Amino acid sequence: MMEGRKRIVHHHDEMGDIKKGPWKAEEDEVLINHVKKYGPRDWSSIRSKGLLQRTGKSCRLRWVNKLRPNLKNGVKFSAEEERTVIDLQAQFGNKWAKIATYLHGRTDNDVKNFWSSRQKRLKRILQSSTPSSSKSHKNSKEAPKLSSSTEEESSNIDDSETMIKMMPNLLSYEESPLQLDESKSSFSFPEIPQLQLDFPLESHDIISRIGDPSFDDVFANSSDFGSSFFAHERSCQIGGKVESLDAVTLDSFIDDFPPIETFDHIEPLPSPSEWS
DNA sequence: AAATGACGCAACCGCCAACTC
DNA sequence: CGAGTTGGCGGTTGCGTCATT
Repeated sequence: MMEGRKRIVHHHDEMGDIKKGPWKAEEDEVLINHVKKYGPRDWSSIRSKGLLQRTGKSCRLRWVNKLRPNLKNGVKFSAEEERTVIDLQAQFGNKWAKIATYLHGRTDNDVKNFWSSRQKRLKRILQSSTPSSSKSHKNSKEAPKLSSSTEEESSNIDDSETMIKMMPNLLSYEESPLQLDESKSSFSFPEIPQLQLDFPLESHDIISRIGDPSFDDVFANSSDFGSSFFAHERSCQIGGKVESLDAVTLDSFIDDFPPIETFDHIEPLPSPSEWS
């Protein structure tokens, strides 16, 4: 596979005292405090003030992907979310940030990771099931051969679509299209800004750890990012459930699906141990 | 029981558009 | 207006963990 070189960087990197690698809880706390005071901006000032030895980019990324309130961290994509991503990817291509805009509590990184996992899985299955390479049985050692980027994007999509029609439950680890637990729409309007705020679902562990009960408070002091945005978001969700947008495509998608049992052997269900 | 592979995910990188001075 | 800086984005990587052989 691609385990070529192990780049042992992490922890810190002597060049310029820039710290890299996993974030510590204390660093998170510093970052969160900065956002509380100044809002989610001026990322590079965090370093210039000596608060953290992280680059502005790194700080922003950490906030956007992990520390922001109302992220669905550690929660698997629901079947509806999966279908949303698949459908929107077909519409927009790999515009992960744009797609994430339609999914509350999901970041572009989440969407990107979801998609690339899915692509790998589909590719692998394609390889082990295509007549030419299947060799009678799933010897699965079939060198996954990740196409290095530049490969045909459109044909990737086509492959995926084909696979979807052939093997619908590849779409999801968790459930059949029949049990859509989330009947409440998770769509929002396409033009809303990057940050996605949702109803309180589960308080983020980091936030709750440092004893910050009020998410609104996080933004209270940031002018262009404050409660008006919250209000806008909520009204969009409460008042304007956007159901029409993808309903047709998704429905026709689902309607095309053969019985899911057909491919049950391919897609293992997640072990309950994973649910924590 | 150990080795290998698959998977999920956090975080990095480079590119470049938007912004600032 | 132009050069420099910031930060948004997509692609990629490396690692930990779980599953399979």
